[in-house]
Amino acid sequence: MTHRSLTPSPLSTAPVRQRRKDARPQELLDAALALFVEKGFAATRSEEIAARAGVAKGTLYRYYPSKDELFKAMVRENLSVHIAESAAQAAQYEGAIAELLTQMMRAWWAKVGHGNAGVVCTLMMLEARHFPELARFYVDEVITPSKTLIGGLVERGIRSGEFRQVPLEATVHMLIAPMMHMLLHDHSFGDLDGCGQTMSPEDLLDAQLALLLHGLLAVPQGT
Amino acid sequence: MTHRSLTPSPLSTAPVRQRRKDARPQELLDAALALFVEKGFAATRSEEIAARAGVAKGTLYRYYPSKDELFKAMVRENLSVHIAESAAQAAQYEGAIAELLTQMMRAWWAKVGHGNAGVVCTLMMLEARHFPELARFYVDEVITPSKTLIGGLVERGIRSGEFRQVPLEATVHMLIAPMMHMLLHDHSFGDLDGCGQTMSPEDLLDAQLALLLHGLLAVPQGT
Amino acid sequence: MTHRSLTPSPLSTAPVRQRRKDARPQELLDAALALFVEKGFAATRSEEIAARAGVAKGTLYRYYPSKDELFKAMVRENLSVHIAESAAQAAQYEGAIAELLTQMMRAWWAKVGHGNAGVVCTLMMLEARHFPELARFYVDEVITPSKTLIGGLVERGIRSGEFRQVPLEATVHMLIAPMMHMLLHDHSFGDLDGCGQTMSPEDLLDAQLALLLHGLLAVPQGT
Amino acid sequence: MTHRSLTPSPLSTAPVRQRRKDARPQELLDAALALFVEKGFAATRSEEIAARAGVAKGTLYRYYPSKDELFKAMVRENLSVHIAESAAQAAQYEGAIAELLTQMMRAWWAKVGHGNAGVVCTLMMLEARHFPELARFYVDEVITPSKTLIGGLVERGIRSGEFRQVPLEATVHMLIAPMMHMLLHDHSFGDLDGCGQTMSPEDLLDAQLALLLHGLLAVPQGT
DNA sequence: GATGAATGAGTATTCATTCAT
DNA sequence: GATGAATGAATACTCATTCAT
Repeated sequence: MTHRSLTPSPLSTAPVRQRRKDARPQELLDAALALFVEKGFAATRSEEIAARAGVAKGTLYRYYPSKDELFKAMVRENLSVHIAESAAQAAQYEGAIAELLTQMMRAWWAKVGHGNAGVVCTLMMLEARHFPELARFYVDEVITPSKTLIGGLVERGIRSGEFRQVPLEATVHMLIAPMMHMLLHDHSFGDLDGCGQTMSPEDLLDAQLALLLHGLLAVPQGT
Repeated sequence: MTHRSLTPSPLSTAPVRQRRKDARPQELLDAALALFVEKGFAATRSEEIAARAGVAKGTLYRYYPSKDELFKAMVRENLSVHIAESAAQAAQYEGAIAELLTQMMRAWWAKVGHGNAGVVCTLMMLEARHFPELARFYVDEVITPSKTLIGGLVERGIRSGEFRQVPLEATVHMLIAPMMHMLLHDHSFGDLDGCGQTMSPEDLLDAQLALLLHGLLAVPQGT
Repeated sequence: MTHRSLTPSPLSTAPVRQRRKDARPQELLDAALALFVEKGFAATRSEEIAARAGVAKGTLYRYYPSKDELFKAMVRENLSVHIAESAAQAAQYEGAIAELLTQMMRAWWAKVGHGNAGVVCTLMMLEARHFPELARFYVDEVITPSKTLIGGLVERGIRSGEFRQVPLEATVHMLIAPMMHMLLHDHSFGDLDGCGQTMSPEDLLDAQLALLLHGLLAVPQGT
Repeated sequence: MTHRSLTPSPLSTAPVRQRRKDARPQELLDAALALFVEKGFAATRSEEIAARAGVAKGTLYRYYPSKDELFKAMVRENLSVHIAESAAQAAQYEGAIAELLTQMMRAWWAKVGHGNAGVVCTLMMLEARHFPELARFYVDEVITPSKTLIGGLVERGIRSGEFRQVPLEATVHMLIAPMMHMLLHDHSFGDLDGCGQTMSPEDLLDAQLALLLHGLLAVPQGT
């Protein structure tokens, strides 16, 4: 195990076809995500997905046995990353809870709001009723852990005297809803004129959080 | 039960058939709304809508030229009521802004959260990308007026010194997002176990609002 | 029940569309039978069936929910007649068993060999493995009753001393097999040159039966 | 288990791969036969055949250019053996025709009824219309020779005075039909309960033959 | 007007066949 | 030669929409 120089570098030796084959699932998933976001699940034809991934109709079915399964795979794939990172975040942060929450929200938005995870959350909300099984998974793996994580932080803040004696559930909702709403609003109406916020999402989020924290803190800071 | 009078029931002046005919559009719209909520637009077959409204497939097309138009009509119909009432509310309320906002939110939820308007808002978010024209209408007639209305109230509160010098846009978002999020979340995951809030929507809303107002008020009340 | 003159003659009053609608199932069944015989079940496209019945693809599915169900319906439809008549035959015949058997076979061939029932029997043999459920039905409703009927007659012949003490099962087989074989052989190879019998099916059947009866009779007649 | 010799197993002189390669065609043909019998030609996927033969999908096409050709090859292969042996049998048997026929039938059933040839005959009947060219071959190489052979024997029996003056064609039919019918019937309905004969096929065949011969013999033996 | 039979464009999915590796 | 990834023609089935009754 000391050296593996006998194994040729996979980058150079793998035949083109093999390399493409390995990349296929991700390419299909990406194509699917883009089109599901663009047109919705029902209105996206499986052939379109294949075409966007640069393959023929039949090829898609070599990797995913149905459009439904493709959707599920896409959600799982794009969510699993998010889930793992979320779990990591819970442990690694330290310091004042207000600061912690602000940083977490900013970090989440930076990663999720821009990347795939955000769109996947949006899609999940949109299509949850068609995929109850997947919705269950999403609730168990994403929603509940997130609430637990945030709820735990709020509780810590209350116990440490940093926060007022606020109702937990409502507070958690108030921390989550603004971001989710921005995501959904942007998905549904973002393309229309006159809907864009004058502030950037990041600034808006900061301001919203500041507002809420002002209501949370036992000793409000600043004005 | 001995004999059936040949004359129509004394309750009606118009013949039964006429009465039903006049009610048709609304019955179709109601049926459509229920099914669109239940299964989504794409997954709802027009025959189902007709059946639920108690008419034949062809009859639906006498009233609405296509499934798309039916959807649009349904949204407009259910929204127009809401819009008119919302506008009225803006003028009729008086007193402290914090109180006013609380009452408005409660009233909105009582009317919208439970009734048709709420699910129509949900449907609008879900299907907005399929109906850009309708989305435009919704933005112009519902979202923008609502923001203007709430924004105006917040501004009034700031000017009167009741509220701190808070950023307007972010505050409006914070007032709207929790309710919308509750609506969407309930639609998408409400049927799953372990997703229900422990608090009633009304209490949750109250708590959320209290939290936010605490952050808004120049001189916080209570704790 | 004495007279029904108040009911208008259905022939004259039913609208054309209605009349056609009533005839559709049979038209589709006939078209299906012809094509299944011609090309086999798997090789027959449902659109072809519809076309031959003079309707569009979708119309077929108004009457039969799938190609499989269409096949089943076709078998049942064409067999039920046969079954009923077979049952009737069992009771109505009288006289010497040898004579009776001869007449029954001739009658069966006249009706079945030429008409739909014969081809349906052939199709049943060909496709039985794809339709186990239907095969079960066929065995229970056609094969077993036929064997019971014929077996009963042979038994009667033995008891009355008309026939020798022959083994029942083998004798029944010998009475059935020639006809079935002719049917199948004709279906599979009838279109090829050099396969046609020099005798007519009727004469061939007569000769075969005579041969067998000669072996059955305790006191053979003629040479 | 301590070490694996680098040299090939002493049992083989040719390398394992070579041995397998030479056996491929037969393995593919066997796999095809089994699956065609099991599920029919149309319902059998070429990949299944390859898998059952232990090779990859593409490999099948190195040996047979299409599924159709594979079917034809399979039939020809399994029939050619039968044809040669049948011809041989005709010449080698001697003695009383009745005895000869009995022995031939028994031999045919022993070889054909159990082995591949029998199911191939069944498949031929099932798929004849899809493979007219093959049907032609089958008629010319199997059916006609068989009829000629049997017909010749019957004729011999008549000329020698062993048999009555029976009609040739009908008699040949009566000798062939029972066996063919047993084959077909077993293929189509054999898996269903209540369809199995109480007698073994061999006994049934014997009894049928005895019955027929009793009708054929100028001087019946036994009862 | 109301009906529901008829239509046929549209789509997911399968599978024989090819061919780069 | 062997492989199995890729292909795309073929096909069962759906459902919005029409229109004769």
